[in-house]
Amino acid sequence: MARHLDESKPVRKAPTILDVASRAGVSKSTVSNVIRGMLGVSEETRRKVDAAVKQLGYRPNILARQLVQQRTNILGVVVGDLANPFFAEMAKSVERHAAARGYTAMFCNTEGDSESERAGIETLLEQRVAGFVFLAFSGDSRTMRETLQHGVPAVFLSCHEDWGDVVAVDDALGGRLAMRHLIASGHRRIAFLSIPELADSSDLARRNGCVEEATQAGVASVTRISWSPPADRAEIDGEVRELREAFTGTDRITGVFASNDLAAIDLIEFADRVGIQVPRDLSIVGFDDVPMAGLARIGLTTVAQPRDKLARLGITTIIDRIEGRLKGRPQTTLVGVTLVERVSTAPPLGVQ
Amino acid sequence: MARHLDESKPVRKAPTILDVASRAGVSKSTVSNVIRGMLGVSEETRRKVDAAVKQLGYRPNILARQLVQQRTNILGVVVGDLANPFFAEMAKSVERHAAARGYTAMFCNTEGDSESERAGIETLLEQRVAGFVFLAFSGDSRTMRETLQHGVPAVFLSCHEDWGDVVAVDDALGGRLAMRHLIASGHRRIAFLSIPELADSSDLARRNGCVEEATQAGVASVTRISWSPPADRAEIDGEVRELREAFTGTDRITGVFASNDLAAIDLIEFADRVGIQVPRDLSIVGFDDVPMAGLARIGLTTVAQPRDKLARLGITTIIDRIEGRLKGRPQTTLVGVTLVERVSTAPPLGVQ
DNA sequence: ATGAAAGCGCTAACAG
DNA sequence: CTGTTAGCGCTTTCAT
Repeated sequence: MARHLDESKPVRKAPTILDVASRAGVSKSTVSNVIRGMLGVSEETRRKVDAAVKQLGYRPNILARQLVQQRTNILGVVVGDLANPFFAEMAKSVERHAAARGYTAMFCNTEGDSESERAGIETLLEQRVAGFVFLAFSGDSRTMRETLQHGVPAVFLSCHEDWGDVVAVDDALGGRLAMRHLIASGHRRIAFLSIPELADSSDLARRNGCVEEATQAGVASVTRISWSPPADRAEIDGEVRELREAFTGTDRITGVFASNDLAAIDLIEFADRVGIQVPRDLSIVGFDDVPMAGLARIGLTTVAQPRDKLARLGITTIIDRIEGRLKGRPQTTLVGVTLVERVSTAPPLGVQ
Repeated sequence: MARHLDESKPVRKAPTILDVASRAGVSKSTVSNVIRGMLGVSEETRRKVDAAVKQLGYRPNILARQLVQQRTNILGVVVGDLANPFFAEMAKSVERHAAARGYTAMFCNTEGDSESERAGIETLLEQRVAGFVFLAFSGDSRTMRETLQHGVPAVFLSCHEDWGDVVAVDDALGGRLAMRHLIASGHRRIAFLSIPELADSSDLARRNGCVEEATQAGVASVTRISWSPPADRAEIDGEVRELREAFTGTDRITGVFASNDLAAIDLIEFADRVGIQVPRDLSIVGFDDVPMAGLARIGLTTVAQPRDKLARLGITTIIDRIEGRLKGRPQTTLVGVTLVERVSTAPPLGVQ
């Protein structure tokens, strides 16, 4: 059996457990036992096997292992937008905690599009991921419930769905804190700002929290702004108008709680562009506390999420679920938030 | 054979190709042929199989397929720091382009630590990734060369190594552009700033480019600053001193070219903190053009990398290599850069 | 046009 | 303590 000459690179196939076995002069089960650290292997055999492994540069084929074990140690991580620093940080933490516990993360970026989300999940399912970590979920129940409830556990990290475990911050509390801060500073005409493309269940909870707080404080209503940066117009209380108008004239809005930092920073940009001074004319509070918010030139007051803690708890939850330590109905874990005061908020003009 | 009662969830195993075959009344080979879209299957058989697939919710087990085919369609993506917006954007683009071409991305974040890089690569190798995409490489040749040259192709995206294909911007050109801009604005005492923890081969090329340009323009020397934000001290031309000193007094540095935007923005922060005005007292040029650089309040002049183009070319390269369309010695693809002028640069004081 | 059979590399009983 | 033996779910010749 002559080697073909055109085999320019003698791509010698990766050694298998059998190669190791014959080289060490033992059976493949023994090699397997050594590799998996099973006890009950004589010291000498172990040494021989280890040597053979090293010499051959043997690396177990996880695919084969997973095929026979009928389960992988891959986590499917579904993220809305990696370019959003909040998600990027979360993704990073998730990957680190997963790796620390022996799991590998496979990411799928959905760009907020429910069709590519579906495609991504389909792929992950074909790879037989052991579980899902959702850092965003479009809520397209049609395909999702159907496919996912069909076996693979899921944890919703910093988002909410009723058909899987949830680990998230107390969004409503965050909304209350933001609103409380604005009201305590003297603001009365306040708006809740969200970006429709990014809106999800968390936005709703944040808004509810801030509306509740407003009501308790005797602030009659919270204007609702839905804006797609960097447009000049936005939907204000259901009506499309110039965004600028909302912040000028009598009855102008003096304080805004944005559903996330990116929206808040976009609003700061907008304000700078049209000559509205922050915080003199307009106070802005964000949510997430992305690194950018802490830059001196931004100085965004915001509600901070404990990102690493969320990631850690989320990974623990999904792994406990996968490995059977956690059974029964979906479980919700809420963690606290804190308000970080910076320089994007101040009392409104005329109030001391 | 009675079902055990404690099987709370009747986790019916995922249907296999055999289930589909028997339901459709054909052999499993036929099912396989239909699934893979092989021609030479009668229309009727195809319909029967499709129906069975749908009814059972069958999903091919990629693991089994990959085991028998001896290759996966997984790309191992090694990224330095997902929290760096430049890498986050690149990771996102890479994932998208890979998915579009039928490959799945598996990420591993190294935090710049060569040990966790090694561990991550080991894991990816065990998963039998078809190829590697490096968005950063520590250069720890010891383990790397050894393991990687042993079979799996690699592309270095926006970084450089001689043992794999390279797709990157022309870093030296970028350095020249930055320097040319500074010199054209009237600066003569100029520094190159880098952050040692993040430094890599690209930094060197950028520095070389800027030094060359300086030389050609008759600027004798470029001060070298190595700084770990937010420290007050830094290594200035090899000597540890107060960073502030470099920018004050006579002979002060009036222009800085930072090896990347994060470093540049950190320097802006520092300048703001110690009362150095940008660009009046100090002009700053970055590299990357991360989204943050475009914020009105930052307005960083910077060298823009065509991120999506890089990702696209990188994925094409690695897939061509994997699928055998690209053979032979490592290939280098350089793409151009452009200078984006914003407001962090201006003529030095006293020069019009 | 379809089916039968032989593995891919590994784990997991079960014997010896 | 070590070896033998079945598969895991799929692709891929090779017959039919």
